[in-house]
Amino acid sequence: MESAITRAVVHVIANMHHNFREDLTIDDIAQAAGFSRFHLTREFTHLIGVSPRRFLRAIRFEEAKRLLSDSRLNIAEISHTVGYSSVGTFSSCFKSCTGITPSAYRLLRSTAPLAAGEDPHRDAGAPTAPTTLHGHVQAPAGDQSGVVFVGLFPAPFPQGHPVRCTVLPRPGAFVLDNVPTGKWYVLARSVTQRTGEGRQVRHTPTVGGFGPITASADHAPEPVVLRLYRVNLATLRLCSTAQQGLHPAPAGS
DNA sequence: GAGAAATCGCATGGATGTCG
DNA sequence: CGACATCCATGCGATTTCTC
Repeated sequence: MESAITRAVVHVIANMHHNFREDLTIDDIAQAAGFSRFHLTREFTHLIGVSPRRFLRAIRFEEAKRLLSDSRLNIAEISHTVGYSSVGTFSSCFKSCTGITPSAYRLLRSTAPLAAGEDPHRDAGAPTAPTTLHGHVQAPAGDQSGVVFVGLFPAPFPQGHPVRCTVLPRPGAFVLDNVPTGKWYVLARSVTQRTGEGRQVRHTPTVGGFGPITASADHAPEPVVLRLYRVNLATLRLCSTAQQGLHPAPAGS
């Protein structure tokens, strides 16, 4: 049984996805949800792991990254498209969020499309711990989950490309090789399978997460267990960006 | 030299702790 | 669950730097 505040948070997330291009304020969002901004901010941060403002910013940057990769719009047009009225703000925030400037990001994507496992955030000279992460994905009871995407992210939500990822034909054991040094979150999502005739097999999508885990050259992370749970469509939008980054790749790439 | 993009300083609004 | 106080992250816009 979902609480009122949980439903409100789900509503807020859906609202953010629909209106991120507009000048949304926490007061507007809270008022729409029927709670004070104080209470909504507290509960949102508790449930999601990041504040509403940071979450909204992440949505905007996901759209910005898509436009930088797929469109010919200049930086100013993209900054306005995703809700920033100042190119300067957009540029500086993009750099603080991703580690590179918007133009550098576009150049990177145009000259060498990212393969799964490549991380534009990582300093090319930074040491990479030869660490392997082992884990197991568990489907909820009675669920016939199909293909499962498993990704390693720097945040508790799937922002940007995964640092490492793999694809499983069904819930079960997985291995992520060459895990870089740092603190990471393991996020998973199952997707629908197709029948032989190309028709969708209908079942409830599931997601799961674990973390943070710490990886270093002298500290291999413990094996993790990801329990998938069923989500409604509004919550699922949280994970929509994961699939953009989780290109099918050999396990452990 | 012109246009595009990045940087910087300041003002504003959001995040957080505490109390009712 | 709401209100208040305080700190600080974010956004704006002017300025500077870069590229052609």
